[in-house]
Amino acid sequence: MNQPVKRTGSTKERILGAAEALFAQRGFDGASLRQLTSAAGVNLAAVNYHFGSKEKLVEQVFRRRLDALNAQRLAALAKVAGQPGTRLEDVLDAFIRPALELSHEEEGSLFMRVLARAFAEHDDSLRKFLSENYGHVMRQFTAEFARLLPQLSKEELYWRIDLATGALTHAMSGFGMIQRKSDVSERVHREQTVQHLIRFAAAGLNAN
Amino acid sequence: MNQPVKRTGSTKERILGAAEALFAQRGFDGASLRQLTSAAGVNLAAVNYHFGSKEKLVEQVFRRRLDALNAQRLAALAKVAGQPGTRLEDVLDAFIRPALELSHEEEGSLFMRVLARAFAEHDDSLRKFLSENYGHVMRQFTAEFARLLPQLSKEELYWRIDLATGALTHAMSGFGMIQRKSDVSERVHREQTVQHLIRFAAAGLNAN
DNA sequence: GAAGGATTCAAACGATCGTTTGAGCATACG
DNA sequence: CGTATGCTCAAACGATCGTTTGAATCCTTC
Repeated sequence: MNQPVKRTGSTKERILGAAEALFAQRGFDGASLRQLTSAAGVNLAAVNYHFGSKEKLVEQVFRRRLDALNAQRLAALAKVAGQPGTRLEDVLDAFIRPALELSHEEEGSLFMRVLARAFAEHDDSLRKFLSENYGHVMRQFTAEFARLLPQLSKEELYWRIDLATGALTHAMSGFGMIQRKSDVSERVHREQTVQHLIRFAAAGLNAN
Repeated sequence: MNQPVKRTGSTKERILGAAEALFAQRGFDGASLRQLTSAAGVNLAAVNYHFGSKEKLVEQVFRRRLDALNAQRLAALAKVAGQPGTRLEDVLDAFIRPALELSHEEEGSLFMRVLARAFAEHDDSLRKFLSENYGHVMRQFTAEFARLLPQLSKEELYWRIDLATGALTHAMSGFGMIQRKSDVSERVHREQTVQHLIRFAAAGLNAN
């Protein structure tokens, strides 16, 4: 089922929107520039004019979402970090909720699938781009997890964070067996997802 | 870094081995039949002769590993299912260990990446194939989890199993931040992975 | 050796791909 | 109006793709 692509806005924005939708559905290789430009209602050469290459377009698709997402994550983390009453669940909430809100937004709903594909594809240049531009966010969350879980060795901590983020990526990508029920609103489904994820991840991180 | 591909064995086996390696590295679309047949040392037309099409080749790559993997899973489950002393960790072990052993075998080491890609790609025909041929295994494990976690609603149970399998897929795909240290043997690393996974998943499944 | 079936081979097909190119159009400014 | 800049367009390029084809080779059996 094809996600409808907005045909208003600047050419550049239309391309980014179509790219996001088609990359989510078909992957980076699977979505051709002809499909994408057709969906956006622009000419094929517009991609190279505005973005230089398909590869650069892929990076811009990420940049336009991750800049805002990670800013929100860091802002939420700043509210709870280092506080004496902070619980693990609060830090997890700061990490998970911005992503879930993005994931369930009308226009951002496919982005987490794009992100999941980025991880699954093991594309070295893409991972380098993500690591260089957003790795500092993960390091800040890791430091706060370490503060709240002093009983864990560094190695155990990394293991658990890795598994928790794996579960998070999986949940957000929409690939699992959980689908929103038709009698449940988008907002309620998102809240349920947040709670399930936080409960699962907090227990897993705290396991002894 | 390219995984070396065996050049002995029947043409068919060589193609399957090369396919597994290149699908893991480049994805289903990203790995062309020319790359694959070149790596296997066979002629391009051999794929269509032996498998009919690239799509059918993909299915056979899965079938040759999943038949054995799921048989092992069911055998391990049969040893613990329904027993009065069975713990959650035992069922998780039955689910996880065969996959980890496959994941760390010399020849099967890339298969879990192939499987992770299958999930990430959200390819409907592939998911249908996996669901039709191997869905019964998951249902049997779910029934045993339900027996051991009677306090959970059906919905909560599905949520947690989904998250746990997401974490498992992530760990086995080798995409996360955890790499084997050079002073740790393959066998020890595998055992560590099993233990980390079981501890994390059991705690997450049991969360209250 | 001959026959039949299985397998391999190189060439070719039609299709698709990302990128490039130069002409044409639109807008803003003097 | 002329000029400069930005943007759009269709055609073309070189490359790659999965699939097909018919000839050649290999293997087995009689």
